[in-house]
Amino acid sequence: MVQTHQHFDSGQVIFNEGAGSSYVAVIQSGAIKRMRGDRIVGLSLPGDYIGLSCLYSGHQVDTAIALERSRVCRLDSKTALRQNPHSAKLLAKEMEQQRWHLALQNQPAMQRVASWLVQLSKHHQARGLSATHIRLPLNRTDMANYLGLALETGSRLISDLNRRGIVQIQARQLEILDLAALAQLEVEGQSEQVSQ
Amino acid sequence: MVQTHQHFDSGQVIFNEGAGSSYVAVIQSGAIKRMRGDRIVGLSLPGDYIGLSCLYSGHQVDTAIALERSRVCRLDSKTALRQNPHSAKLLAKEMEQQRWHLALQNQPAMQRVASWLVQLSKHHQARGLSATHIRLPLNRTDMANYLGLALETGSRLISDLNRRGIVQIQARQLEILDLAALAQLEVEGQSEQVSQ
DNA sequence: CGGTGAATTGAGCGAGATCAATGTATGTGG
DNA sequence: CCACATACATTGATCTCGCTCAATTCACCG
Repeated sequence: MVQTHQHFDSGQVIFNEGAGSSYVAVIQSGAIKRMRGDRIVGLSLPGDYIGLSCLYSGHQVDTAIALERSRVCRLDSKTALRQNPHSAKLLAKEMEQQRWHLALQNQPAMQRVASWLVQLSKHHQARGLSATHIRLPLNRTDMANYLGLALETGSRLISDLNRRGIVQIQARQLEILDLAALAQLEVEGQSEQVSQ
Repeated sequence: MVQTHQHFDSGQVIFNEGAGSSYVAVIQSGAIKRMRGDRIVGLSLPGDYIGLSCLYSGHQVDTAIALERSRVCRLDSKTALRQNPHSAKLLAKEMEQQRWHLALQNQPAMQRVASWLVQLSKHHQARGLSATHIRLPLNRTDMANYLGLALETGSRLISDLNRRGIVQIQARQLEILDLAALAQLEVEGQSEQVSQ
């Protein structure tokens, strides 16, 4: 299977929603957001595949945009990939992500933030990186968009976690200090309890 | 390919989330809700397929429950189905539904209701049934669950549409009087404007 | 009839959105 | 080196939509 490497600068479009041409790729570095209309529906990090939808629907169902300078490895032979038994696994993983994202949408704001941070931590760990020191791939506007919140709400909750000593955050640089507390918030989700 | 017909009574579980055994079927009559945890994540009507997830992930990702007495046609040969080029189309349709459902979750309540009714209407029409006279497959509790609303909110909005003469509804029996207005609400979504 | 479950309707509250101001970090040119 | 511009982030104040709690009302059945 032919493989070609490509670079994309921050903000560059990799492919557009509805594009007929097949474009499947693995991300090697950087970060990519997947948009549907003006909504961010997915976040793809190194190791993730993008463009899988063209394997079953013949076109892209979202627009992929680089969030920072990114390197991807494009897989040119669509048929070879489709016949690969591994592709079912990739599809399953993508759908699992979609369901997770859907499930987020009707949870309280704090749970969404906590869930996302926990998931980011797991993704880092799975790739052999630090589970606690993470550079957020999204700015506040995109983060809020992704989580379905107002950007101010997202910012406030991040600040709140900071104040409580659960994370240490400065702009995009995150350090998780108390992963257990974060995991707790993921299911209990109480926001800033003003203890009297 | 072996095909067997089966009946399920209202409330009966067709298969469970996580079930390893392959169960793919076409719905011939009735209506089926697909649940993930206590959340309704999909609604399947005659002509729709259920259980497709086992084709790519090897197990069911949701629980299917009959909403009324339903007849399904089970497709026994997983491999035959997977090799069928048609299966990619089915998958694409299912994912399209999922994306639609996700997009709903961060729209105002009225838009969700309007979108759902329009979609129901289209589904009926596509099957050669009346686009205006529809028996809702869900009760208020399930409808609200599906749309991510409190049941009272759903009920109020339905009543509101009634009052405005856009639909005529009595419990589960719906008649769409002004589809254009409904389609308008789907994008503009203004609720009960108290004109002073 | 009364009984049971579903649907409607009302009143009040609160999480989160919106509007608006301020703070902070990177520039860029004089 | 400092004024200025730009983009991003934080914080505060207020408002609103939709949730919760609660009371009827309705429909169907024994």
